[in-house]
Amino acid sequence: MRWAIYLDMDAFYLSCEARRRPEIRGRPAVVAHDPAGGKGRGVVLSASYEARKHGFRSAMPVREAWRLGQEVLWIPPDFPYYEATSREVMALLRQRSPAARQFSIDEAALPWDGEDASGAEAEGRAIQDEIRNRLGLPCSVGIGPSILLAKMASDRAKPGGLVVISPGDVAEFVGSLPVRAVPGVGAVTERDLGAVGVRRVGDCLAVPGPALRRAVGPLAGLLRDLARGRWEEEPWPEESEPKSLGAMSTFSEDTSDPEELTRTLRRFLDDLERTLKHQGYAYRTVTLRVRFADFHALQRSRSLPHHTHETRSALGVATTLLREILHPDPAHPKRPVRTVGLTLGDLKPWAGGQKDLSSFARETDGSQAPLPDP
DNA sequence: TCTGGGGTCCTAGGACCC
DNA sequence: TCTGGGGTCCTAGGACCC
Repeated sequence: MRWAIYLDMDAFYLSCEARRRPEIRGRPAVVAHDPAGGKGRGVVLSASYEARKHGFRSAMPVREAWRLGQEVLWIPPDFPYYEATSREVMALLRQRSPAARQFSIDEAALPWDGEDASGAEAEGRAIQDEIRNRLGLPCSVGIGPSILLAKMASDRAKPGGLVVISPGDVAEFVGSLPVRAVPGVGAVTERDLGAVGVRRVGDCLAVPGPALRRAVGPLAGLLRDLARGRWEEEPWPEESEPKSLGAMSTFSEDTSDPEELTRTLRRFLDDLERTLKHQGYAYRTVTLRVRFADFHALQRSRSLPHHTHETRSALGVATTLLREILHPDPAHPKRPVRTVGLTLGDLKPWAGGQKDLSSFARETDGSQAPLPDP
C-alpha cells in the first residue's frame, strides 16, 4: 500500500528566527505585525511554545496580545527569509523523493510504498532528524493511508512528535476527535454540524445521511467515511501551478481618499508585474476586493480579452472596479475602506518570462511551446 | 476585543450557444 | 406565444487553509 508521510513545521516563522538568532531559544517570543503601542491592526503570526504558556496564540489580534504583557520578545515578520527557508526544506525533501509535494509555506508530504507502517515510520524519523540536524528546524510528522489522515496525524504529533494512523485504526482515531480537527471543517461548518447534534466525528453515524448532507453539503460524505474508518483512495497529486497572484493591504486608519486608494493599487501592480515577469506568468482576470470598516467585503472582477503580462491595462480596470464598488449609488455617502486587495487571475505560463527553460519544459510537458501574447 | 496577507476551492445564477 | 436540455464562460460571494 501507499502511505503518506506528512510534515508540519513547528512554529515555523519563529523557528526560522531562532535559527539565525539562537538567543531566542527557550524564550517567550512572537512573530507579529507592528503592535503600534497597542493600536496595531495586525495579528500574531507565530508564537513560541513558551509564549503559548502565557496565552499568546497565532492569529490573535496584536492589540489583544499587547495586553498580555510586553516581556515577550516581539519580532517583525521577514517573509522573504521564511520563504527561502521553506525552499531549503523542500529541496531536502525532494532529494528523498521527487514526488514530495508542498502544501503551504510550512507543510509538505511525500509518498512511501510498503505493506507495513514500519518503513514509513523509519523514513519519517529520518526526515525529522535530517531537517533538525541540517537546517536546525523542528517539525512534526504524521503518517497515514491518505494525505488527509497523515495531516490529521501530524496535528496530533505536535510539537516534535511522530504519529502513525494505520488503516485499521482510522475509525478509532477520528471517532472521538472534534469535527473541527478535520481539515476543511471551519467555524461555520462546525456550527452547522452542531445544529444537527454532531460535535465529534463519530457523532456523524447517528445522523441520517440526507440530513447530514443538507446541513453541510458534500463534506457530509467525507465525514461519514472517516467515522466509518474509510477514506478516499486518491492518486498522488501532481505538481501544481499557481492560479492567481495578488496583494492586499490594511490601512493604519480607514480611508475614503480616492488618491490614496489609487496610489495603493498602483503600488500593488508594480510589485505584481515584477513577480509575473520573474515567475513567467501572464494573467487575464483582474479582481478588486474592498473591506469596509464593519468588515463587510465586496469584490468585483473583470476579464481582459487576452492574457498579458503587463499591468498597464489592469490599472485601468482596477480603478473602474474601485469606482463601481465605492459608488454603487452616487447619492450614497462614501464608506471608509479598511482593506483593499488586488488579484490577477486565470494565470498561464508565459514564454517571455525569466523562468529557466528546464523547469518550463517540465511544467508544459515539454510537448509544446506556449505562444507569446498576441 | 478585533479580526493580516497570501492563497484554493465550491456554489449559484445569468448570458450565450447549439 | 411559448419555449427543452445540453454545454461553457463569466461573475459574486463565501468557506477554508496557513
